Amino acid sequence: MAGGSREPGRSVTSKILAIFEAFEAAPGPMTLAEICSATGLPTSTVHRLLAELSSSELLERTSSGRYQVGIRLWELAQKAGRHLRETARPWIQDLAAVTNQGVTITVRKGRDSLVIDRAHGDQNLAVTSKVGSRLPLHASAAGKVLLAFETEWVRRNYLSEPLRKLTPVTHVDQRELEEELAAAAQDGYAQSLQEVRAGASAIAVPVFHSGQVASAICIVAEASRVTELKRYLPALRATAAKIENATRHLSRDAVIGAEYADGSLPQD
Amino acid sequence: MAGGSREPGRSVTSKILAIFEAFEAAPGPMTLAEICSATGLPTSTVHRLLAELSSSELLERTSSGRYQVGIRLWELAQKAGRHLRETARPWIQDLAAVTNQGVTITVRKGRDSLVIDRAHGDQNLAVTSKVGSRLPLHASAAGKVLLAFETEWVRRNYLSEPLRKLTPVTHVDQRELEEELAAAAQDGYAQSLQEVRAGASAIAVPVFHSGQVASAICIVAEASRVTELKRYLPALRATAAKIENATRHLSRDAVIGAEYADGSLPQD
DNA sequence: GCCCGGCTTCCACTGGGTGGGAAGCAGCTG
DNA sequence: CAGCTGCTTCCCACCCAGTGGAAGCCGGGC
Repeated sequence: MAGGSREPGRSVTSKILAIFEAFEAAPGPMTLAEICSATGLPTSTVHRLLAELSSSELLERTSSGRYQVGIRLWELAQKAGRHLRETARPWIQDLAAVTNQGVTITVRKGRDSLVIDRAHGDQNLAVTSKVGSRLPLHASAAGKVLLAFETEWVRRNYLSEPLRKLTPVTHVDQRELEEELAAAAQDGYAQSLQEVRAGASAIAVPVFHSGQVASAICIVAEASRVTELKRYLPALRATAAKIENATRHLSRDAVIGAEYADGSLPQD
Repeated sequence: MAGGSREPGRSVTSKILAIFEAFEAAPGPMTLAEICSATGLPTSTVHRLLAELSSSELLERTSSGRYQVGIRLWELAQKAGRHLRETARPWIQDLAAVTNQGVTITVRKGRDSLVIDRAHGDQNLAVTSKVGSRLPLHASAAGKVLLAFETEWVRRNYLSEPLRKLTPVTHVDQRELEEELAAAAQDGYAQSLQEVRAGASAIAVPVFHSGQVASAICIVAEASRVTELKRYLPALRATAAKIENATRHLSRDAVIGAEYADGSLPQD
C-alpha cells in the first residue's frame, strides 16, 4: 500500500508545478527518471501525471521517449501579458531597425526584471537577453530603471538584501546604488556597462502607465562607452512615448502585472 | 457530505486544464462565478484551485478581484517551441521589413495551422493573424502548404471530413482542393485569396526539416490579385531557405511538434 | 437599513491519488 | 545470445487530500 511513509501536504497542483519547474531548469527534453530526481517525487506518481499532461498536450514526447514542454501550454499562456507585448512590439521592432541594435522590453517581477519581448538589429542576437529570461534588478539597465521609478519602500526593500555580482564590475554597494538610482530617476534613464555580461552594455528608459512604471525598454549594444549609448536616448524616449500612448487605452491590469496592484514585492 | 452526487472520473489535472481552457475562450479577466459556469465545476472546488494557482502565480488577480492568466505560466511555456521560434525570428523580421507586409510563421497542430510568430511591415497589423491563433488547414495559405507537403494519408484524412466555409469564397470542395494542393506541391507555394477574412490575401511557402514540412512562412497583404502576391515569392523562398539552413543543426523534435513523430493526426 | 448576489470559509465524507513492488523492455556486454 | 542493468510501465490495496453542500461574510444598490 501507499500511505505509510508518504510526505503529506503536497497538493496535486504543487506536484504539477514542480514538474513544469523541472523543465524550466533543464537544458532540454527529460526522461522520467530525470524528472523524478529533479522533483523528488516517486516514479509512479510522476509517471501518471506525465501521462495525464501528455494526453492534454501540455507536455509532448520526443521520438526518443523523453518529455518536453508542449505547444499547448504555450498556447494557453499566450493570453498572459498579451496586450502590452503586442501593442509594444511594432515600436520595438522599428527601434531595432532604426538603431540597428538589440532592443528588449521588460517588466518587474518580484526582485527580477523579466524580458517579455525583444527585437534584433541586423544579426546581433548574442548579446540581447532571450525572451523570458530574468535578471536581478540592480544589474541590468532595464532593472535599474524599473527600480528607480518604483515607490520608495520597494526600492529600500530591494536594496536591503544582499546583491549578487554577475560580473566583476556589477555595482553592489547599497549607498552607491541609491545614488545611481536617484540620478536615473532624475535623468530619466539608466545604463549598465558590462554589469550583466562582459562585453555587453545597455541603456534603458521607463514606460509609464497611469502614473506608475509599467515596463522599461532597453537598447543592448557592444559599445563600452556611455557617450555611444547616449546617442540612442532620443530614439529610446520617442519609442517609450509611442508605447505609452498606444497602451493608454488599456486597463491597468493588462499592462501592469497584478502583483503591482498593492505595491507588494513578493519574495521567491 | 460531498461524494453523494459528485461526478467521478475527473482528475485534478483535468480540472486545472478546464480552468485554463475557460480563460482561453474568455475575452478578458473572469470572476469566480464565470469560471464556475464555464467549467461546470462547483464553486468551492474552483475557489480552492484558483487560490492555489494564484499563489504560484500561474494565475493573477486583477485589482477588481477577477482572475487572469499569470505571467508565470507564460514563463514556463516559453520553452515550448523556442528553438524554431527564436531561430526563425530574425529572418521573419527581415522579410517583413523588406516587403513591408505582415509575415507569419506557422506549424500544423492537428487539423489547424498555429501561428507561432509574426512580424509586421510598417503598421499593417490588422490583417495578420495574432500569435497563437489557429486556422483550419484548408483556408489559410500556410495551412494549404502544410497540407500539400504532408504524407498522402494525412491529407486524405483531413479532406475526408467536412470543411468549414470561413468566407463566401473559401474553397471547401474536396476534389477542387485536392487539385489545388497537388498544384501547390508542384509549384512549391500556396495562396489564399480572401478565404480566411474578406480583404486579406496571403501566399505561403514550406520550410523543411529532415525531409518533412516543419512549418510554413506566409506573407499577408491586402492585395487581391495573384500577380501582386507572386511578386513576394522570391523573397519568401530565400527566407525559407535561410530558416532551413539555420534550423538544420537542431534536433527534429525541437523543430517538428512531437505529434508529427508518428505521423498521426489527432482529432480534438 | 435591508436585501441580494457573489465571494469566502468550514467540515465530515470518500474516491481519486498514491507509491511500493513487480513485470516488461531495450540496450549493453562478455 | 543469455545475462545483466537501468529505465519505463502496470498493478492494486490503502487512506488522506480533495471534495462540495451549506453556512457565514462582505459590499453595493435601493
